[in-house]
Amino acid sequence: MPKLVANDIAIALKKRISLGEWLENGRMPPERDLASEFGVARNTVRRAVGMLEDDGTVVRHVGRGTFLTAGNPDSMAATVARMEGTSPADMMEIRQLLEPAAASFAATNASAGELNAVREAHKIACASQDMPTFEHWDAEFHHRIFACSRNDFLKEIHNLMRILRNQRPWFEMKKRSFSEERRATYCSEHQLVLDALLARDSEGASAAMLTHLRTVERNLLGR
Amino acid sequence: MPKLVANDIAIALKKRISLGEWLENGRMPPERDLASEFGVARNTVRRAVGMLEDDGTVVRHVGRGTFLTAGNPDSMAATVARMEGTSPADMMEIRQLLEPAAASFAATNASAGELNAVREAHKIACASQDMPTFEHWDAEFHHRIFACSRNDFLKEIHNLMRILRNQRPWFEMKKRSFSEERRATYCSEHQLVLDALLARDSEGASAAMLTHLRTVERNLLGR
DNA sequence: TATAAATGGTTCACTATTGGATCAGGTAGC
DNA sequence: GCTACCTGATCCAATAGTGAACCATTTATA
Repeated sequence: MPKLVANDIAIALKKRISLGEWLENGRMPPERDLASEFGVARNTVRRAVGMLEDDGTVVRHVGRGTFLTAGNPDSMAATVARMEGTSPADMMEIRQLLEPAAASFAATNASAGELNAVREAHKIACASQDMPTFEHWDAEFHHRIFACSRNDFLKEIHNLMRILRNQRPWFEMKKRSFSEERRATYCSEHQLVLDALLARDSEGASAAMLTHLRTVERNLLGR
Repeated sequence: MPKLVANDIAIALKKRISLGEWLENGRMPPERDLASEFGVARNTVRRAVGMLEDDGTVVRHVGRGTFLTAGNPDSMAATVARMEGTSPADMMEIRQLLEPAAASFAATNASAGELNAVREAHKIACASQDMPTFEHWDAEFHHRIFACSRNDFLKEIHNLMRILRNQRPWFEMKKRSFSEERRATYCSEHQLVLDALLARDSEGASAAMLTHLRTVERNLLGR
């Protein structure tokens, strides 16, 4: 068993909170109890709980205790926590709404340098030989398109999606669905997107992106 | 068995990272552990990890450890923090992408009870006399439409937008833009959305919502 | 009401862990 | 032999965890 450090304890606590523990009165056990339960010093628990406090999962009161805020469905922290549990199918549906739009914006707004960055990512992805490298530059290709959409909010939503896609359920899925043939398909579809972007054809970029995402969805979800 | 050199170890590590290892807390084992696991000297591991660091797969901190840059649990919070700074114009642009889709989904998927809840919110909003009450039920109307879209990710994105819209710059803006005339406009536009939902007309719902959002954008941003 | 217990907040000295850096050797391939 | 690489070892610097004590506030109890 790996040694527990503050960060691990913070993660363990978050998990237990998200599983509904301590929900009946919204109160966490005293730090001293948690310390003995995890078998670490109270200082360590304090740092872990401090992390939860920092991201708004919890509030502390001297003499009273530590209380969950996650019970409040309107908190940022609770919203993000719930997002981590959304299904790949739901996310793919939203990607198909947002990414074609991002491609369309990019076709209109991108600078020549930004488009060049997109082309670079595409080139490296196509040339890559192993799955991790391809994964990375594939993601980078999509990211750079969002980056030239000139809409900060859209960029951040994509960031959220990217983070979620790097977590558990997605990983298994991507691993299963990867094959040399699919990689080639993705490359040619990316090429069509890129061509439309370079031609400043926003409708074409949008359509090409949608086609690509439908392929991805089919591969990932097996439909 | 060929002898392991730093490059081999870098490749092995990358592979294990790409397969999702160490993803739960984003932390790699200490170099000394990796060295004994691979059966090589720590210097060799150091060079391998150095390669991962060079291509950005990993960051190292003296005394703390080596951490994956993807799946970094902090970046979620950072992303949300950046979102708080996005401009109303950018968010309105994205609302015009997502809300018509949500309305369309709702027209298809909502249960009779859910549609009733939407109607209730609409009715109270129309009947309300003061700005805070109207604001609340107006938001609730939109929220309940998302609630019957049957896409959890979409719902949570809307939640994020709602939280952001209740913060500073938006509040001032909404206060400035409020007028009795506009309230009446919103009510009649909501009515059109509601009618389409009740008629299970997904295209109509989408179009009515888009029209409404364009009105809101004009009023808020003064265009 | 007065007192005690519970609980989070703070600090301190000490130890353990971990990445950073360097050096003198050994080994394999050209 | 030359070169490139790995080995084994040592020391350094930064960070984290330990255990303990004491404080401030709140809550329960006599």
